[in-house]
Amino acid sequence: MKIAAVIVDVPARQTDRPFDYVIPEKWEDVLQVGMRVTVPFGARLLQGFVVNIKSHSEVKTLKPIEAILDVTPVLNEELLGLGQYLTETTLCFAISAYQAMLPAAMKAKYEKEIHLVHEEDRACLHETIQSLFADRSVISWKDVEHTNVVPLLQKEIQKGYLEVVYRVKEKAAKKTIKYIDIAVSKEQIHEAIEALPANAIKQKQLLTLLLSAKDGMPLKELLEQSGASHASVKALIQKGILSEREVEIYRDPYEHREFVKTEPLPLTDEQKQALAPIVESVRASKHEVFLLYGVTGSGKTEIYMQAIEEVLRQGKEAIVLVPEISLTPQMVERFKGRFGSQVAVLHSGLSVGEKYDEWRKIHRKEVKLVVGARSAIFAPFENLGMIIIDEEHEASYKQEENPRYHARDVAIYRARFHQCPVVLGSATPSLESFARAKKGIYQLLTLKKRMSENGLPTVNIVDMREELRSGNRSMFSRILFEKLQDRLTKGEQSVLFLNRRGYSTFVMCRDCGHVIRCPHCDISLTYHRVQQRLKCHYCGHEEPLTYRCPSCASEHIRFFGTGTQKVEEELNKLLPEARVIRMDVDTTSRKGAHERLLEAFGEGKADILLGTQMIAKGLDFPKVTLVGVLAADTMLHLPDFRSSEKTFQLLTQVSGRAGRHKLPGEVVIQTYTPEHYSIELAAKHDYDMFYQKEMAIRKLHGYPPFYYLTLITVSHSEITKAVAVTEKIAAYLRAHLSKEAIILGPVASPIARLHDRYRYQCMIKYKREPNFTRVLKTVVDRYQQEISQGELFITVDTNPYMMM
DNA sequence: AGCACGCCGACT
DNA sequence: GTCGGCGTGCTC
Repeated sequence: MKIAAVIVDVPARQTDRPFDYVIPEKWEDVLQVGMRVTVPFGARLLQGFVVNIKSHSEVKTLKPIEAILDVTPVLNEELLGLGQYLTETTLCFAISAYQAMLPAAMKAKYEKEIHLVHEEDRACLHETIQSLFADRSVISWKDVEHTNVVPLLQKEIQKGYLEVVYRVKEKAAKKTIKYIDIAVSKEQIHEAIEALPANAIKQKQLLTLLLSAKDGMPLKELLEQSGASHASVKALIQKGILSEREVEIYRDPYEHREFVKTEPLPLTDEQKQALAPIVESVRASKHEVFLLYGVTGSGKTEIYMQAIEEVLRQGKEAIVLVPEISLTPQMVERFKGRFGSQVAVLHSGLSVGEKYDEWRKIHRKEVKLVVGARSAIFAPFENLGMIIIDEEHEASYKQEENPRYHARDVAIYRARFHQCPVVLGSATPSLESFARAKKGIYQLLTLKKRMSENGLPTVNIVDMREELRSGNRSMFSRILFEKLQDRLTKGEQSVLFLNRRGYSTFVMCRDCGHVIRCPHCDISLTYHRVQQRLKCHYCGHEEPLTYRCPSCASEHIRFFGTGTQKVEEELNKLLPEARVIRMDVDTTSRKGAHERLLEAFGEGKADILLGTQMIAKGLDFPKVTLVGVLAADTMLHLPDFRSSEKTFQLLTQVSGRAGRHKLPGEVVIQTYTPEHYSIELAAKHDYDMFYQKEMAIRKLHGYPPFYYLTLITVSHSEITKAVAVTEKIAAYLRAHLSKEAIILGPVASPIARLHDRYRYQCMIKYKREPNFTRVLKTVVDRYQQEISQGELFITVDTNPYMMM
């Protein structure tokens, strides 16, 4: 007897281990490790992953596997091992790790139904139940769950008239189209055409058309070309002359796009020098990590593409990760243009079904290259030749939900397994990566020159305090405004960057100083002018704008701070002739909106592109010669040890948008702290000096890359409970970790209340803790009961990027 | 997670 | 004496 060890789809501590099932004899030769199955679990039916096949089990009574969901394993040995690695390093459940590695479409949906067992018992049912089953023999549990018929149903179930049926369904089906074939021989078709009545013109046309097609035609095409209706086709099928079949197809998100084929560009000497060691490493199947440190516009993408060519020549596959936000058509176009149909694209703009199809192309080895956001790192290639992570420093490579993995760590794990290189590219490498390069753990490759002859744009820093002192109360400094006007007359484009959406940052009463806050979170509400509403950007709470102070009833309610909506309005007032495109979460939430807006800007349909974070990178428009940063210090004062680094990176990235082509670029940075080193050094394009300064500060305060960090956040609806638990956790850690570990806290989280829950945190700084995950697991386990009751939440983030 | 089982209070 | 409330513990 063969037994399968299965990880079931219940993300809970108690079920986070394999459960054994008997493999029915008929499947003994079919079932493999890494396949999905459905298994009975308690009273229910669940999806699960087979992680082991063995011949003996410790458990006496085993249930059999109910169904096999895959023809070939969806997780190979490598990915199963990677899942285990994720479980151990991020402290997540095995099931969460496996699900994160597969497209969402493969996650099961569960349905509970009540079936009428025998039609002849219908009359025996209680009246109310009979009316429920009036015109059917199955009802969905969901429809009755919260009604008062539940006890009645339970009685009928006990009597055996009704039964509960659990069903496991796929989230997204494979897409199919109808295909029409000729079911008989050619001679018979000619006979049939003769035999058709004279008025059956359409049917005759259909048959003639199909005769010219080699093996059938898609129904849709057939109808379009013949002008016939579906009814004519049906009639012919009825007669047995034609036959219909379902053919599986891929949804193609880029169906209607033409990609211009491109050829490798000649490289500069600098590029050649950077490419050579990567190519060498690919050829030698050697695992190495390269840090490609190249200023914005230095031609990193061309190096990636030529390195990929070498990978493909070796018959291997490659993964290219790009930050979600820069997965604009521009990037896709470059890769599709060079590598054509060998590319699969994976990003959040695709539907669940589209992502599933792209994944299947990879799984079936129909593509050789994946360009995608974070989760594309799990692409099921079996012969990886290289992994590229563009904009390596980007925070979006860290997943902020379980499993809280960093794509860079996963990349290195996979590359080590496949003995292939990893290329990390950035104009502003993360301190962690640059430090490793300096230590020689990564190999540093440098590109100092820009491709265009202009060099880097000139940067002006404007002290907004000075502006205010000299009487300018506008959100635009005089110099920025002049330059905007100048571009407008020259017909050149500008990009304005503001790290804040909405209209204003907070709403305050001028009389009593009361600030309107979210009733569920410890955050002030943001005013959205268009909807005339106040919104919480953290929990989504919305309320209508009040004209009276809720505290003192004064009417002197005023808006403070500046958001993108307000800037747009101000631009319309000051530069009415300028055409402005605003890009933020509010204008890009609809599918495809992001692409449409950028396309419009690229076609010159606007003069100014105004936006948040999302316009900071990847954009490459030749006519952009001015970049304005309206408030450079908004990020600087966030409670995050990376705030200087993030500011430096953002300013450098944004500045990089200007003058990438023939026309020289200019940048204006507005700030209230012009003397801050991250702003000063970004203006000078001096990464190396920034690195030195920031490293000194990190060392002084014991932050990465000098220490590892883990953040534990505890939340509870009662503040005392949240504090008490955090305190106990901190005490336990102090007792069980080594003397070198520094445990900070408990302290209130920077967002002290979110969704009506108080949040406390405890930060651990450590260098070498061999028992680290074990200790963390034990401490979280202690609160298992309270967590499962739903009141207490504990999140553990190893290597956090969000301190809030 | 979700379901069964089990132990107490309010009702026919 | 029964129904049904929710707390506890298990699921191969």
